[in-house]
Amino acid sequence: VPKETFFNLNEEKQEKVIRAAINEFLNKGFEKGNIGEIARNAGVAKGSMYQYFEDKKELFLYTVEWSIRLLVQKYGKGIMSNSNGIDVFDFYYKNARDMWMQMAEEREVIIFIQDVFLGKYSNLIGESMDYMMKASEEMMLDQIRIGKENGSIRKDIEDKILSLFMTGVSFKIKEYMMNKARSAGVDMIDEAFEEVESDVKAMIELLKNGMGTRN
Amino acid sequence: VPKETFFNLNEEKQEKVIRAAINEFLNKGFEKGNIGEIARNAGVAKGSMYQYFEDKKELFLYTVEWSIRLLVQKYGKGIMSNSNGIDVFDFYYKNARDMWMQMAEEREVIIFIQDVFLGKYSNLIGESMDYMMKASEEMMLDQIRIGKENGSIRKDIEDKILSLFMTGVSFKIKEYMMNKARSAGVDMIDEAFEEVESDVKAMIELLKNGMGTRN
Amino acid sequence: VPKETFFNLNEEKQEKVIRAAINEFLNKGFEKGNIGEIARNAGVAKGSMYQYFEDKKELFLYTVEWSIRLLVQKYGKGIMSNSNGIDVFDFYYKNARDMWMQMAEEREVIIFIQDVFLGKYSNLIGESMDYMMKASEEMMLDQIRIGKENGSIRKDIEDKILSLFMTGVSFKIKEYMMNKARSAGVDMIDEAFEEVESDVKAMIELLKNGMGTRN
Amino acid sequence: VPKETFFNLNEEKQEKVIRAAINEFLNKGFEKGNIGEIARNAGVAKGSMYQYFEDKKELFLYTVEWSIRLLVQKYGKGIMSNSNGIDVFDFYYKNARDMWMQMAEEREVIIFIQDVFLGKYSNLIGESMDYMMKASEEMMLDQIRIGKENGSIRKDIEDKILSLFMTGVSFKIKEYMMNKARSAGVDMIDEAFEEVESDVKAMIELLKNGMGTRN
DNA sequence: GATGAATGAGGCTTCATTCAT
DNA sequence: GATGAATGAAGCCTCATTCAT
Repeated sequence: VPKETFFNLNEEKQEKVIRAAINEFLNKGFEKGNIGEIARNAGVAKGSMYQYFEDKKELFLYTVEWSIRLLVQKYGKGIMSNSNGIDVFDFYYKNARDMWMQMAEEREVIIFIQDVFLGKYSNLIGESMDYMMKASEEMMLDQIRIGKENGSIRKDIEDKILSLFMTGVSFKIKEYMMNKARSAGVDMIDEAFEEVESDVKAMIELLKNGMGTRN
Repeated sequence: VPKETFFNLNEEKQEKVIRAAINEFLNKGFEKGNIGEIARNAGVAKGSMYQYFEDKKELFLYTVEWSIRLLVQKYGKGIMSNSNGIDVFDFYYKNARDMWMQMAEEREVIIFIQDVFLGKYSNLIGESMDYMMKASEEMMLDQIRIGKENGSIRKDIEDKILSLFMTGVSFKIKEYMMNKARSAGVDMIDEAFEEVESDVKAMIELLKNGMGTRN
Repeated sequence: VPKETFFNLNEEKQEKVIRAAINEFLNKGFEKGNIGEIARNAGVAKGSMYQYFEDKKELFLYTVEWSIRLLVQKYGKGIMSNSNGIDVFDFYYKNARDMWMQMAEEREVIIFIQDVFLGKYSNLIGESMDYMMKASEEMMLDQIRIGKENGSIRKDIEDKILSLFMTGVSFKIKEYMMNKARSAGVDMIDEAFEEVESDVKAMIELLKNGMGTRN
Repeated sequence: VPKETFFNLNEEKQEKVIRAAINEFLNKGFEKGNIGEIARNAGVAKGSMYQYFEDKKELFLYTVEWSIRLLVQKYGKGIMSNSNGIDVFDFYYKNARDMWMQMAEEREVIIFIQDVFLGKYSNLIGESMDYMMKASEEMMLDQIRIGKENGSIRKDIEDKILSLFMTGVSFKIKEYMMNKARSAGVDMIDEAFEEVESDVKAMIELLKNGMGTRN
């Protein structure tokens, strides 16, 4: 956890520091990531970074936490609204749309967190990440339970397995969107999603009905 | 590419060097990975490493290449034999079994490559990896084409999307097995697979038939 | 010399600051001694330290001065009372007793000053210490002169040499007591001195009569 | 202990490194002592220092060890030759003469070690110094035992106390000589000793016969 | 070609001191 | 005057790479 001093900064400054860190870690990785550079880009003195964080690792860890919180704040909203009875897959699809929109303004954060979840920093995060993974998995399991209840998900397979499966696919969908987003550049505009839409729809169709032939 | 000098070593020595590198990079990552340590574990002089490779990065890159080649050599065999008419999913399942076996003797290499594919070293590999990704994707597309031909895969969805989907799921399956393998420890014995078997089967069932309810 | 501001503090606070400094310098030395830590332990703001003292060195120097003054105040009393005619060695012995008692309440200060006199901070104190050394030596010379007058000290040897000799021995006696005190711990009680008494007596006997055989 | 690499250097280089370290530590103390500076003065790269020593502390510790060994080699010779029957005090006096001579060429080493023994670096040396202290004390006790045997030292006082006493005085004598040496400058010549001689003699007389009046 | 010592750039971290409130 | 955050110089140490044998 950051030191008191950090939280005494106005939110704007806090954000500037963290975003500078995200940018640095994303581009150079943890080891090569340079505290001095982060400080410079955040417009604070190198020494100040140590007034805010115990050390580089703590800065990194907080950067992850901050990023996730930010994403949950925006992305999470949608999820929460699913406690009702709509079809899980519909929900999923809607979400994809939201995500695409977000990527426009939070590209870096999202990519950064994607790396984190991919295990790119597993040695740093280790156990401390577990609880987040758990939380994320829990969310997924909730989706599945809801789906089973409202009849949109088959009941003959264990939740755990379904969760794994869904995670795998949705991860790929996100990755796919991400790549599109990367190549679309910073100025991904609203309509750009149309290009992705049908592909995502197809993926969800597969998620739902599988790739085998009906017979 | 390594220098002439490296290839002049007898294969045994070459392998020892590379395996030492895999071990080091796997445990410490690229930046923290220590050339001196690799040399020591390989039983060669630190200076020699520079007689074999231009620099650390080249060593790393070759280590990746070597690992993939090794895996393809063993794992690829199975794939090649699929050009016949058996069901893609059956094939996939059989493959999972093989993979489990291999993990016993090539745990490190496999985990290392898993990290590589996960993008843990994306900044190092960058474009240079593309062709491998392509190769891997091509293989997947072959599977899909075969499946479509022999009627085991639905034809109403683009190959590319199917590939993405399949990749996502199979990646998850592998990850799942990997984790089991990790926790099973080094001495994963034959029978240990029984534990994983049913889960994998269920995943493949999902891959094939989806998680939606039939109606 | 400290700034006005420091002397405007009530004595209690002043003492708290200095004792915190003694404790810090004693345990960590000058370089490693941390101003922030001193401030924290004294219950003042780090910035205030610079309102009181020009810099770290001045704080240190004043800490030494303060310590000596404190010791002279308590220890010096005894000395002053010697202007009469009692035997120098008796006096010395009595003093040892007093000193032992004091160590109970001023252990840290005494040990700190011992270090100072041992030259542990010679680079800091340099010349500025000279006058104290002089004072201390002067005191010793007074003793010697008194001793010569009342016939308890031999007259055939220069005062300066006698002073050196006496200093050397008494230093050793103090050190010996100090060590006993250190191992005795904080709660050195009255009676503990009995253990040291005979040894000190023997030392004084040597001081007086030498270690050679009489013939 | 230094690493192999250090001992592989030719003795000349080894000495140059250590003497550079002595000079640095003597003038700046341990904390302020600068590895880079030492390296520069020794004519090696900063990084090399770490090929020779684990860290700054190890360098320091070895510097102490080296210094003591050097001194024992030169100074110790004389001591060893005392196992015969000459008067302890005569011996002591002779030794003082030797020491003076040595100071001409080993001023720095001697002053450095003096600081060490004075406890200037006690926090670094701690226990690790104990054995040297012990050795030094043991030597002193030997002297005393010999003295008691050949009748030059009184037998009614414990060895331990006599040792303390003698140590205190001889330390003062050395210090006195040292100071003379310091002020005499680097070019202390042979004859300069004449000035000190009588004073040392007087000190030894005191050591032997005490400062009390005979009656 | 092999070896392992030499090199020095680079980065994290500490902390005395200054500054703004 | 008090406070505590901001600052940035300084230094230990690591280690990829080069060099000399």
